[in-house]
Order: sequence, then C-alpha cells, then structure tokens
Amino acid sequence: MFKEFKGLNLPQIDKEILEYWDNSQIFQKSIDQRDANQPFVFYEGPPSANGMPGIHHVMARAIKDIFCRFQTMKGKRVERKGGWDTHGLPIELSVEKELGITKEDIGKSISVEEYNDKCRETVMRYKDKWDAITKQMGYWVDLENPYVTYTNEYIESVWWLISQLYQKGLLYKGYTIQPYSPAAGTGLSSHELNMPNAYQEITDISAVAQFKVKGEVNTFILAWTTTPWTLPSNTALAVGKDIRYIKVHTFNRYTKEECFVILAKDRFSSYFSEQQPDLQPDQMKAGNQPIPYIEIVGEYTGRELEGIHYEQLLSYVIPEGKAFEVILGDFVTTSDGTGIVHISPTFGADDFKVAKLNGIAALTVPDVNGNPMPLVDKQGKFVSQVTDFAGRYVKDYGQKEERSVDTDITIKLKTENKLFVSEKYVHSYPHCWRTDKPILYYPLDSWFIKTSSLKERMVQLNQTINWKPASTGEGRFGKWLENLQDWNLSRSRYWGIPLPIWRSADAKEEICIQSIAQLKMEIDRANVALGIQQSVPADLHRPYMDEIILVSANGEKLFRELDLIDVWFDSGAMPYAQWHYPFENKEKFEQNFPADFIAEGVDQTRGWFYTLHAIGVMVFDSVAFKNVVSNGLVLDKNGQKMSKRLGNGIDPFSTIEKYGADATRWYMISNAQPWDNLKFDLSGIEEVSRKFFGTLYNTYSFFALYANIDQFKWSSAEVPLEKRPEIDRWVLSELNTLIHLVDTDYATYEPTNATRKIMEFVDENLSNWYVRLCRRRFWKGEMSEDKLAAYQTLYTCLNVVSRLMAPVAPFFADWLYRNLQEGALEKGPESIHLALIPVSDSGIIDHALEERMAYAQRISSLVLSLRKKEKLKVRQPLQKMLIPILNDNFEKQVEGVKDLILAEVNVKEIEYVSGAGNIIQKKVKPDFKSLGKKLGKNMKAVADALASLSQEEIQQIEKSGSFETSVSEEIIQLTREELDIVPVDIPGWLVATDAGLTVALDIQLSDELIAEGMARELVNRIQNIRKSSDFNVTDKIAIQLEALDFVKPAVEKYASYICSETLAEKLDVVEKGDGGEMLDLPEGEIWIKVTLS
RNA sequence: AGUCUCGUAGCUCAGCUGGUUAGAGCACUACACUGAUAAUGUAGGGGUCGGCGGUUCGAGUCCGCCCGAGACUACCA
Repeated sequence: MFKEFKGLNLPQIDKEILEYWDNSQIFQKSIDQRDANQPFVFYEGPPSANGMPGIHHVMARAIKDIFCRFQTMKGKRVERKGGWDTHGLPIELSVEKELGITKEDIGKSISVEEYNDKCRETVMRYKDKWDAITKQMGYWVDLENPYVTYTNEYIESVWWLISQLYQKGLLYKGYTIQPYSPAAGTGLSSHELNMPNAYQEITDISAVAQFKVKGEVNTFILAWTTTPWTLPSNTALAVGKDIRYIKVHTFNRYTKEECFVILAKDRFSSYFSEQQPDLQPDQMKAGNQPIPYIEIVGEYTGRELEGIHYEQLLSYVIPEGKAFEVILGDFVTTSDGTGIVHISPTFGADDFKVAKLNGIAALTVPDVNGNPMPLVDKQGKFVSQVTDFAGRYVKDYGQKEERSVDTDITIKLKTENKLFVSEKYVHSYPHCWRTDKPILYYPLDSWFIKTSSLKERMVQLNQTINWKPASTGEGRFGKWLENLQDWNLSRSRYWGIPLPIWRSADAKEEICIQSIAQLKMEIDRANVALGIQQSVPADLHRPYMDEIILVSANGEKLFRELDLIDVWFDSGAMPYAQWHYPFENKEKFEQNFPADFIAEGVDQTRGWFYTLHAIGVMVFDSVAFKNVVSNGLVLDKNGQKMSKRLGNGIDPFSTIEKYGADATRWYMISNAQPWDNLKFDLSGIEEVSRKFFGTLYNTYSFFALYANIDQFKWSSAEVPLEKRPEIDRWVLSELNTLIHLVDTDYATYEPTNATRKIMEFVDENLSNWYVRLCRRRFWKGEMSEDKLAAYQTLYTCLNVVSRLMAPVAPFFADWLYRNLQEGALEKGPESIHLALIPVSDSGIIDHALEERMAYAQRISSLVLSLRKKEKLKVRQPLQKMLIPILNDNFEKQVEGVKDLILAEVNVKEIEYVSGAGNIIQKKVKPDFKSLGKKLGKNMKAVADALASLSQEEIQQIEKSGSFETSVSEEIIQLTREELDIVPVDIPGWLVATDAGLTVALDIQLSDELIAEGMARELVNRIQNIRKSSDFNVTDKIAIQLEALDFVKPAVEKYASYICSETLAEKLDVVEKGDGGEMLDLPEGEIWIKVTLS
C-alpha cells in the first residue's frame, strides 16, 4: 500500500525524515557507499560561532549542500569536513565589549592569559545554535570531526606554511603607512575603518603651496594639499608623466610679488580668470575669486618636469638623502588640485611608495632610542624640532586652541610668499570608531608577504577557475589580482596565531619556526646556551609564545616578533591545516587538493577566496579550488540590508519551523540566481510551498488513492513504450528531456535553472496536462494494459522528479521517494540520497511528439477561449472545428493528437482546410532573420509591400513559390522559404488566432448534441451527489430520475453512458417520489434520488 | 573615488548569438470547472524594458554618457 495523507505538512516531513536520517546514519552511508577513488572535493569555509546564524547563512549553505548532494547522486564520494573560524578581531572586540575594557587594558588590568581564555570561551558561544540550524536546514556537513583554527595542530600547519613562504623569500618586515588612531594609541585595521560612521564629513583647510624652483627667478610649482600639517614633511612633488603643465605669469595675491607658477593645463581654469596683459600687483585680492593673470609663458609634459629641484618649503628638519625633486607618480590626476601632488613619505601610502621607488628620503627625526620617527609623534603632536608648532596636535583631538595647526601653517606660508591659495575644504575622513577622533596615516612596522611578486601566476591560475558568476572571477577578483599589493600579515592583537619568527634585538638575525618539533629543538638549544629552563608551551598562543627566548647560531638572543598572523591566513590555510598537513594525513591531503567546489558569499571575494588562492599559488603553485559559486546578499523584501538596527532580519529558525526547510531552500534557489541579491519575502516561500510542493503532493495523493484502489504494485513487467498511449509517451519524452536539462544545470552550477525547469514540468506537464487528461484512465474500469501503463508512467514521473529535486529539497524528495518505494518493482536504496540521479534516455525523447502535444495544448486553449466567448460550456458537445493547414507536416502532427484535442474541448470532429483555397485569409511577413542581411536598407520597404498584399496576391505567391517587388528601381526576388505565411481568419466562422495557429468553431447545436450535453450535465450532478453523500469512489448506486421532457432524449440515448460514468447499476425514469433532492439544470428543476445499491 | 553586479507589469523574475504584437508566476477582476478540490481552466486590466544619445534596415538585447540600488576595495594630494 502507498501511504495516504490528510494534507501536506512540510515541517512534519522535515522532522520525520531527520529522525530517519539520524537513526539510519544516512549521511554517513552516503559517503561510505561511494567509491573512495571517485572523490568530489568540497571545502567548507569556516563560519565563526561567535555570532548567531542568520538567514543568509541558510542561503550560502543551501548552495553548498545542493552541489554536494548532486555529486553524491552522480556516484561521487563527497566528504564534507566542517570547520570553525575561531580567531580574529570580531571575537576580540566582542570580548572587550563584554568585559568593558579596551585594547590598552590587556596586559594591565587583565592578563593576556585571562583575556585569551575568555576569547577561547566566547568563540564557540553559539555553536549549539549553529549545529541546530545546520541540522534543521538539512545541510550535510561533518560536525563530528571539524577543524578548529585555534588548536595546536592547526597552528602548527599554519606555521609550516609561513615557513615555506619564509624560505621562498616571500616574507619581509617593512614599514608602511597604516591607519592609526592617536587618540586610542593603536593601529586600525581596514575592517575597523569600514565600520558604520567611520567616515565623517569634516572641514579642513586646503592649501595650494608654492614650491620655489631652484635656479630660476620667482618660479614656483603649485601643489595642493588638504593636510597642510604634512607640508613640513614634504620631500618631493609628483607629476603625471603624460599630463600637460603650463607656466603662468601673475602675482601672488597675498604678497603682491610677481611670480611664475606651474600647474596642470586642465586645472588652469579652476584657478584663473581672464587674461590681463597689463595686470598690476595692487589689483590682486586675497579672496577666493578667480585670479587674473598676465600671460601663459610655457607648456611642458610631466616627463619634462621630472628631475627639477626645488627649495624646501619649511625647513625645520633637513632630510638625509635625495629630496626636493619632481618625480613621476601614476596616481596623479587632474580631477582635483593643481595636478601636482605634494609628497610626504611619512604620512601617505602613495607618497611612501612613490618615494621609495624614486629613492626619495623621508623626513624623520631620531626618537629616544635613536630610531627614526616622523615629525608627528604617536599622540598626534608635532615633535620639538618643528619649532613653531612643537607639541601641537595636527588634528582635532579635543584640544582647546584658537586656530588649528593647519590654519597657522597657512598663515605662515602666506607671509613667506609660499602660499598661492587656501580655502575651506569639506571631505569625508576616516575616524576611529572607538574614540570618534580622526585617524592619521602613520608609518608602522609590519610583516608582509610579497604577494605582488607572484601576481602574474595568480592571475594566470585564476583564469583556470570556473567562477559563478564569471564576472566575479574576471572583474572583481581578476582586477583585484592585477593590482595586487603585498599582504600585510601583522596584527598587533592577542587572540590569534602567533607569528613564528624570532629576531635578535638588532634585527640582524632571525629564525622562522616551521614545526613544534623544530621549536622544541631550538628551545633545547637555547636552554643549554642560556642556562635556563624553557619548554614548548601546552598552548601555542600568546602570552606563552612571547616568553620563549631562542638563540641564534652566533649565540645572540632571539625574541619573538610580537605580531599575530592575519586571521584571513587561518582560513586560507584550511586545505592544509584541516588535515594537519604535512605532519599527518599526507595522502588524505593529496587526495583532497585542490577542491572541486567551494561556495561563499561575494563578500568573501577578497577574503577567503583570495587567501585560499594566494596560499595555494604561493606554496603549491596550484589553484586551491576549481569551481566557485559566490552568492549575493540576502536582503529584506524591500531590498534593504537586513540589520539588527532596522529589525528587518529574518529568523532562520522560525522560518524553517513554519515553512519547512525544503520550501525555504527551494524558494531561495528558484527565486533568483544565487549570485544576484535575494529580496527575501516570506510570501514567496508560501507561494513555492503551495504552487510547487502542494501540486506535487496532490499528484502523489492522486496516484496513491487510485493505486491503492487498484492494488497497483509495480510487480508486473513494464508496459513497452510502443504499447503506451501517445500521452504517456509524451510525458515520458518530456521527462527525459527534463532529466537531461536538469543534470546539465546542476553540473554547471546553475541550480536556479534546474529548479525552475522542475517546477515547470511538475506544474504544466505533469499536473495540469498529464494527470488532468488521464484522470479517467485511473478511475475507469478494471486493471487493463492501458491502466497499467498510466500507473507506471505516473509512477516513473514521480520517482524521477523526486530524484531530480533531491539536491535542493532533500526532505520532501526523500519522503516522496520512500513512499513510492512501497510499490517499487525493485527496491532501491533506502534513501534517495543513496540513489543515483536518473540518466536521460534519448531513445524516449521524441521531439515530434513534444511538438505535437504543444499543438494540442495551443489548439485546445484556442477552442476553450472561443467557447468562453460564446458562453458554451465544455460539457456541451459541439460538432466540429476547422483548422487551416499550411503544410502536410502540420496536418500529420495535429492528426496524431486529434483524440486528445477532441476530448479536451468536447468537439466531435476536426476538419482541415487546406491552404490552397480561398476560405482562409492569410497574412505574409518576411522572415526578418534570414532576409535582414540580404535586403539591408530595403527591408522595411519590402515588409510594407508584403503587408499590403491582397488575398489573391498571397495565393499567387503560394502557387508560384516566389515573390517579386521593386524598391527604388531595384528588383527584389524572394522565395517562398523567405516568407512567413500565416492564417488570420476564416470569414463567416468563429475564429481564434495565436501566433500562426488558427482555429474555427462550429457552434450549431443539433438535438442530438443537446441530448448528449444533457447527459453530461446529469453525470456531473450525480457525481456531485455522490460526493456530497460521502459515497466511496467505488460504491455502486441506483438512480431515480423524474420523467421530464427535457431529460428524456438524454436518458434514452445515453443511459449506459450515464450509468458507467456514475457507477450506477440502475437508472429509472419515474414519477417524482419521496426523498431525493431537486436538481437545478439549465432547462429547469428536476427531482432525483440517488441511493446505494 | 575605483572595480563589479543589478535596474523589464503593483510584486518576484524569464527574455539565447540584435529580427518586428516584450513573456511567466503571484496579486487583482470576471466567468467556468468540480471523482487531485484550501486544487484547476479561460478571459481581462496593467509596460515610453531606469534616462539620454549612438551604431543598425531593425535595439529590452550592442556601444557611450548619466541616474538609482547594492557589494567590495580605498588616506587619491
């Protein structure tokens, strides 16, 4: 027996199937039963259990799950090791917040040890929630043996990778300009800079300074800056090599001194007004209005200006080395300022780079230890050497002062004939999220990986990766690789993997540790050399690692570099570290590298996707993954980002509990392509669950109901295809076409297309056409070959659909599959997830048949619309319909589905009208696609000519097979194949037309037709009575019907029809009696009595 | 600021390499059907395909600019 149900309850199905999976170890079996030599390698990007799982995690994980399940069903062994990302700033920040401390307190009011213990404890806070959502949504991943990034094994593997980079010479320590918060006394990560409200509008003084060219009289180069406080640190000026510059003769508006100033030609009009050849100094005004000038005296390219020396603008400190030269910078533009950029290597990232490239010195002073430091200290104050402004803050840190340093500097420049223009400038500037004070860009020491040196190889290997969507790989990721900067590995934090590098105090000697064994050896050596007792700590985190002192070959003490490794390196190391490679599992690793497939959100493009790729290329010269799906964001239904603040988040738990995991997953996948953002709307889930799951459930219920009545079991042999009726062969053809398409979609990572095609098949083909048209085959009569064919066909469809949908809707698919197993010919695997995806049999696909059926559907639809227009019920039979045919093939095709059409629209016969006669009115259109090239400009004229042809002329074309016209004296010959002749009307008939298909309907009613209509009407009413009387569909009945004239012809002629339709054993026409009920028929009321016999 | 994605009916989305009446589902309205029935069918309204320009005989589709939404990367002086 097939199980029958009272209604569809998806959450209930989830529960039952989950329990079943658990009890029967289905997930484990789905791996174990597959050939270990047929692996499909998947990497799980580790989530952080520090936060609650959200609905977007369900999205990302659904995608992962779909392809892993699909590949399992393709026979692949898909191991899925789970993982947890346990380090990183978000965790530290949340701990700080909870403890009510800041970074500066760590090591003071709380020991590093206590702090890290707290982090370790916090990081798995929501693990049980994550486990729960993983299970409830049906995401299969191995949570029993996950990799955890804070374990010693994981750390050891990371060290090994770092040491590999070190040995390849890819690791270096350098200083770069980084965001730094003087107020908080700490460097900031870019993550912190991207926090909400980090960028704030502030008003600064911008200044165009005059840099005096050496060896020329009164000639100045103009450079614009929004940070006048960096001017004392200026050591170079950058120009664009192809930008054109001009020299302008004018006067300084503050000092009235004559001057020649150089700036970009494109920027000229932003500063200067009209030419005044006889301009006098006292005409100059010190406002912001445009500046008059005398004349333009020269023009140069940037390249020509290169190498010009100029005098130091503010000489508080004299640099050591090359300085005060014009250099080329590719970042220079003419969209702002003067097209000439003031360079202060200590306070700008671009400045630093370009200065380094050109050998330009930075302006520094010695600090207390004699090491160079910039002219601004770490509190954000000028050092004493900048005498005029010593001790003053360069930005607004809440100090009380009359004027800002920037203002005072511009005043000083003004009086010294060094300022060309100054004005207020409003721009957005990054602020420290904690102190709300502006940050500085400040030189800080860091360890870097020289990723830039492997840029080409990374780009090259990236081209072999299949990105979904491709644009992310080429654009967002590819472009990013092309502009790759060195990877700043250092984090001056506490909870993370310590950098395994020890250095001597003078930085001359260093060692990079690659394993615990090596560490032990070095410790032992150091112990002997120093006569102390140290050992490898049980925990490889700070502070324990910091305490270890090693010894160099020369006997120098080596101290650990205090930095941690960027957490992104942790996750990028997972292909190796998850197996504790190379210390264990060498084979396992080799089998599982690179991954066949990974998937995460687009936000990981420069995160995990990048670090995986970078480490793979740098250490193994290989891609780390072959296929990658990057999904978009999950937004609320209005397209807003979900956030706690707006309260528009969707709780994944309650959603799944209410609608079931399958409907939720199906909705997310089918509604939009994964890489497009999803506007998440709960009503969309409802729609999917009604329209798709409801329909499929109904189809199964229908099948189960009748299969049980007929005791159908697929025990007998299959009815051969050629013995099945047209409609069976059709639906099986469509089914096999579907298999092929869906298989391809899954294989090419197009899950949305797969689900849409499955939905369309279930809705349109299976439910609304096959089942609807075949209903009576299931309920009529005893078991016959035709009936058996119907059962087998429907069974096959349901069975195949369950497999095709299994990757996306794992619960419902397994439920359906297992229900169907009750009547299987051969018992399949116990779960659908142990089964294989069906294989499309091209021998069953019959395109002509599919085309035929499409005609049947369209013709039926036309006839029904005509009936509708004339208010003729489908129950009322009609004599005939007319179909104009324009070629033999069409007639043959329609003839093949004639019975279906006639039954569907309740018409007795089809008459074909050949195109030759003049009954049909036609229209001619050119075949634009093929004629476009041939006709070109004349296309339109020809189309117009064809549109104005008379019926006779069209017939002439059909007869002769060609058409000739002239356009502007040019003769144009067209063949029949280049023209599209379609019927549009049959005068005198009731006609409907749709895209070249025309149907005419005869609506004359004979007495006979009326009688038959009445018979059907009666059948319909009697069925209703059966139903309202709660009779079983198999109960036999007896009917008494009042002898009224309008039913007599129907009963006389169609008694046996009525009886067989309604399972009546007796139909008596009698006088009105007791009981029974009154029927309301179009012709009047009639008494009827229906009883069980 | 740069890079990328997206913008088609009230809503969610199709629309392949350009081809002449721009489609589907939902929602709405009306009618029908009634042995799948909290289903189903038919019909209707609803679109300057974000805007402007260009290429072309022909543009939702190709190109340029702009506007809007979003993501990522960013001290452009």
